[in-house]
Amino acid sequence: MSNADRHGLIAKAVRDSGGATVQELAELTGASEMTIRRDLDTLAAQGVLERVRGGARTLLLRGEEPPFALRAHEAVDAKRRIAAEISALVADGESILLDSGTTCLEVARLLRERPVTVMPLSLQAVHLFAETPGPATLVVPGGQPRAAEGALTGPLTLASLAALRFDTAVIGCCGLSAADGLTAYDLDDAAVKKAAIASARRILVATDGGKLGRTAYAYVGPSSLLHTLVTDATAPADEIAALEGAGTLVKTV
Amino acid sequence: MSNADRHGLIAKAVRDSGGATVQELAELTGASEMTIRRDLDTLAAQGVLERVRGGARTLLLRGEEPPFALRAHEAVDAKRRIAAEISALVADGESILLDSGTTCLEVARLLRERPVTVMPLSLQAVHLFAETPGPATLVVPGGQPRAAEGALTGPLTLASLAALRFDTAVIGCCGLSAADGLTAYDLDDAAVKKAAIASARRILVATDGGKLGRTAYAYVGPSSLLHTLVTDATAPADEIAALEGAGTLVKTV
DNA sequence: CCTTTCGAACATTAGTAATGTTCGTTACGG
DNA sequence: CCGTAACGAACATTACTAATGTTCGAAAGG
Repeated sequence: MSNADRHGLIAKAVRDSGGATVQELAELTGASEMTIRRDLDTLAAQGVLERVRGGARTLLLRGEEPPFALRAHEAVDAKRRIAAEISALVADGESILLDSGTTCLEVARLLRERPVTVMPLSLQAVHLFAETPGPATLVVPGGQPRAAEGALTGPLTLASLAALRFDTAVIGCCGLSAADGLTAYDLDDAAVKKAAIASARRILVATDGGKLGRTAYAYVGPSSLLHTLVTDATAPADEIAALEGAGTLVKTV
Repeated sequence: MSNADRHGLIAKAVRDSGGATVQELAELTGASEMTIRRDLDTLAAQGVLERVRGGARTLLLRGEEPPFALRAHEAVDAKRRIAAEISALVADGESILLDSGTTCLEVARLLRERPVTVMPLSLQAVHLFAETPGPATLVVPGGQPRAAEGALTGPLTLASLAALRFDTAVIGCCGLSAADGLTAYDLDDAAVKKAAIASARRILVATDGGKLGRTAYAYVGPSSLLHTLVTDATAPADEIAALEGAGTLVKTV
């Protein structure tokens, strides 16, 4: 069992039952108590759970966004396929604005090998491009990194977006429905997404099916702004139909 | 012998004699020819040297800036001491603009542990802050990363600088003398440094003694703009005296 | 056309990270 | 104030990964 697998198990167990003791988790995972303690420290540092004497407790009593460290390992296959489709929709030479989020990070991995100009809105993606120099040209937006993901937000980000125009924006989302439009968990994020959409000629949305029909609390804009949505087979059919009715081209991979 | 040591040896041998064969380098380092070939590929990718059949050739026939990958391992001790002194000159709570360069990267390492707001002008430093969350607040400037170091340049960087004001700017340099002022190897870099100096109330310069009295080709500004210079004992005494005469406080560590 | 160099593929080694164990210290409950 | 359980530092051990060396067929140069 890999390190990440065990972390996932622990996080799930703690979230499902609201809390767990070190002993229980050691039994569940087959690891020693010491290892569990170290894992709990790591997860607590990532904001996944709260450490208490004898075990750990969930932090997610409110309907919050799950921590990035966890989301990154969920539905990786679907994200890869979605990212591949997005990459296929992009032509060589385009200038591309890349939103934050785990799905967009997969898109970044693919775009590294393409002769395109990319401005990523998360530090994680910036690192990706900076570490492995490829044919792609990197432009870094200003801003203040938010949370573990390094999503860039704030006036500097908005100013960077206002100063540039892109052929294509690849947007991720926390919630999307025909009725409530595109929504995000965070007000600052929503402002950035709004500006991103305004700075690009063509808007692609990349999101797994679980986000469709859901509504987060910060409103970004109506679904009619979105030209193409790439999602996976878990997306509810009625929601897809509604979005297509509103003028968005939907691709399921 | 560590990997980096061997790379240093190879780079030095190639630079000193203008070129070397794989056999010579294998003999010099005690490693196998295959390892040398792999090293040469790596160094060529970093722009340290040029690969030719049978060996490698130096690229530095003109008076260019040595590659970042090499500079990072030179005079590390002096850079650490200079960085420590710079850190001591900074008070908790300040907002700090941090230039690109290897010396400033050492300053970044120390500032991570301090409750300050930092905007680094290189991606390497941005990574440093993003990876290890500490008490420091990170602000990312926009821009296009230049070369291996990730020095941010261009209109987005200048716009980010124009939008903000800092308590202190920590500037690195390629050349500094009382007669020719502060100079850089690259025009874009020089423009960024100029804007950085204009955006801060107090200007600290961190540079090893080897840069004093030297002049690179892109002019940034006169030495009178600089409030404090921190350098090491290898700095020529006459140059220090001249800079002090022009109004700069010089600290030797 | 021959020689030398190159680099892919695998074997081997060195180095590093993860895990487990022990044991003294610390925090909570009575 | 004491006892018990939990904690975490320090070390031993294991597992993994990266680095290096070897071999050999292919490719480049003269």
